[in-house]
Amino acid sequence: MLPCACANLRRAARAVTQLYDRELRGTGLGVTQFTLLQALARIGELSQGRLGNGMSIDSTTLTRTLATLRKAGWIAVRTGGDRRVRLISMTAAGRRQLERSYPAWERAQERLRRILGDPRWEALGDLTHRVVRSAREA
Amino acid sequence: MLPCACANLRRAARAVTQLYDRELRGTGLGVTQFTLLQALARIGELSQGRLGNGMSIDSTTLTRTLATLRKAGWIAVRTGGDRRVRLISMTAAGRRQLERSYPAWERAQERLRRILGDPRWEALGDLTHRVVRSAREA
DNA sequence: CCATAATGTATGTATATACAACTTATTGTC
DNA sequence: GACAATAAGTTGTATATACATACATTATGG
Repeated sequence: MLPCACANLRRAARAVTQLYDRELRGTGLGVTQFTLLQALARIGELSQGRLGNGMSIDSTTLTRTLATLRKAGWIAVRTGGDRRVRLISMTAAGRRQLERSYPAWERAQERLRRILGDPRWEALGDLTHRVVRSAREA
Repeated sequence: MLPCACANLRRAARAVTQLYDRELRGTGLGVTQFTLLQALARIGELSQGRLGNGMSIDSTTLTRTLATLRKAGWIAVRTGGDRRVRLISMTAAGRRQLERSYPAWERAQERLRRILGDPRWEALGDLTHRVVRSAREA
C-alpha cells in the first residue's frame, strides 16, 4: 500500500472506473458522461460553473466535456440573463440515453457493492463525501 | 451526494488531486509523476506491465506517461532477457527530483490529514485498498 | 520443429483533466 | 457615466486515461 492518500484515491478511482466502463460498454456512455447526465436529471438546469463546482471539475474542463454531450444531442446549452453564463440542461434524447445506460450502471453498482459488502459500501459514500469537503478546506 | 460510487470516488480523486498538485506546483512534478517515482524508489526495477498492474494503470497508458519521465531523465528503460519486456528504474536525477518534491507532498498529506482527522485518514487508506481489490474481483 | 496461441508493448484515436492567458460581460467606484 | 476590478467561459497547451488494433517475441501443442 502506497503512503500517499492521493495516489491511493486515484488508483481506486481508476480501478472502479474500469469496472463501470466495462459494464457500460456498448450502451453509448462512459461513466463520466453517465454521471453528468445523471446529475442533470436530478438537479435540472444549472450553470456550467455551478455544475463544475458540484462535481469538483474545473469549469474549463467542462467546456470540452460538455461539448461532446452537446454534439451527441444529450444536453442543451443556453445563455441566461447574465450573458456570460451558460445554462446546461438535459434534452429528451439525453434522458432516453441515460435510461438506456441505467441497467448497466446498476449492474456495476451491484457487483461492487456485493463484493465490498454493505457496511464498506456505505462507508465509501460517506468518506468520499467528507474527503471532498476536507480537500476544499485544506 | 450522488448515488454512484464511481462518481463519488472520481470526484474525491479530483478534489484531492487538485490539493496535491497545488502544493506540488513549482517543484517540477505533478502528483501522478510523483507517485510513479515514489513507487519506483520503493520497489526498484520492474517491468512496465507489473508497474501498471500495481497501480491499476493500463499498461498502454504507461507507454506515454513513462515517455514523459524518460524524456525528463528521471527514469531509465532497458530490455531484459525477454525482449518484449521494458524494465523501468529510477535514475539518480529521478531520485533528486523526488527528494526536491518531497516536502511539498508531505505538506499536502499533512493538510489533508489534519482536516480529515486521523481515524478517517486511516480508514481512507484501508478502504481505497479494499476497493481496488474488490473492483478487480467484480 | 513448426504452426499457432498467448504475452508485452506501441500506436491511433478519443475523452478527461487542469492551468495560463484571453475575451466578453457585469459590478463597483468615483 | 467612464474606468477599474471582478466574474464566467473559451482556447492553447500539456498530461492522464483506456480501448482497439498492430507488432514483435515467447510459449505451447502436435
